Amino acid sequence: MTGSTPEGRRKRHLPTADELRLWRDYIETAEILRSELASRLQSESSLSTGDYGVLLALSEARERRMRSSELAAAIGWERSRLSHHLGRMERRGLIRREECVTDSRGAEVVLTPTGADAFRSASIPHLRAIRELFVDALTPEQLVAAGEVAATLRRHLGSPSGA
Amino acid sequence: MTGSTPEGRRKRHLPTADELRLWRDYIETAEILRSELASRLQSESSLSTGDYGVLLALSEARERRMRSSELAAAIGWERSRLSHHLGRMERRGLIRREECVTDSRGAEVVLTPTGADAFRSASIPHLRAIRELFVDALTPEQLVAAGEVAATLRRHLGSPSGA
DNA sequence: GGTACATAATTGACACGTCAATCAGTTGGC
DNA sequence: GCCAACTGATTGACGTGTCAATTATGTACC
Repeated sequence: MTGSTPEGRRKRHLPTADELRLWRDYIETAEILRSELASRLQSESSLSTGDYGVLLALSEARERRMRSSELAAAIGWERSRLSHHLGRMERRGLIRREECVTDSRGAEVVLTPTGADAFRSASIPHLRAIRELFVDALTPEQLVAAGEVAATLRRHLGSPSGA
Repeated sequence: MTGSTPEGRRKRHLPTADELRLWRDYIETAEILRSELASRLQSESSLSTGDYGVLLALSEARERRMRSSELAAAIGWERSRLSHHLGRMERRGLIRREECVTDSRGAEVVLTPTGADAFRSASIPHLRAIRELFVDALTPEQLVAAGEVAATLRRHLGSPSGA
């Protein structure tokens, strides 16, 4: 759209104004969506999306308990982040930490009844919100396209990159 | 893709497993990208993306100064968020706050030479990173598709929604 | 001109994230 | 058995974000 020597800048140059606008649209839209979902979840359930992710992983775990590092891997968080977050969740009674029998360095994170209840009542409204704000907003073709874009971007991130 | 009674669930139901996966891909990819860009900017320039946005807006402003609330509107931040952020940036000498002549409630935010330098040297590498991680990763068609997805999602967010 | 209301901006409290440092316990080599 | 290196997890410091309350002006209306 910007035109101007489309071959003159193959790689090695800066994004055009149009490209930059697309980038901003992309990243800001995702951010708005994230924040809208978070705020609905918060007001409906007093849970953050972080809480939700932790509770979801624990709900699906055998005996509703997991080693702390397993949990971190499952939800893709750094250990330190999880540790801080679990501290806050423990204060609110959503989870409990127990010493690990097989490795006394380790900790096991256990879902409490309170936590299980909170997750149960948050779950349906949260999924509905995802459907309403994301899935229902897009045509099936757009959904597929969004998936391909995401997959392509991730593939590109993982590779050594053309730098 | 999941198939199974495509008409049986028009609205009012929960996302399918496939739809949920698409949602997660979408939101997590954006998050990874955001965080990669932020970390590059940080290590190359000691600026956060927040700093960058503020400096960009000020760079483009007449006399490199703006009323605080104008600035907030320009970058789409809440006033309180900006206030906290400006406090941190002022401590680092990137901006300065001056009293406003025409309205003594107001504050004017001024770009310092230090801030201008920081922005100048951050700018090119940052734009290059955007090109490398986002623009160059996608085909032109995918870029357009990403733009349409973003626009559609925002339009949907703005409307009273089908709830 | 004074009271009521709106507006500009800041503040405090607290949740969240990252990084570097720390602590405790395990493991491998000798 | 013992020391070094590794690993699981926590901690502290600090930047970032949100919400509610506050401070200080401006403005309108009587």
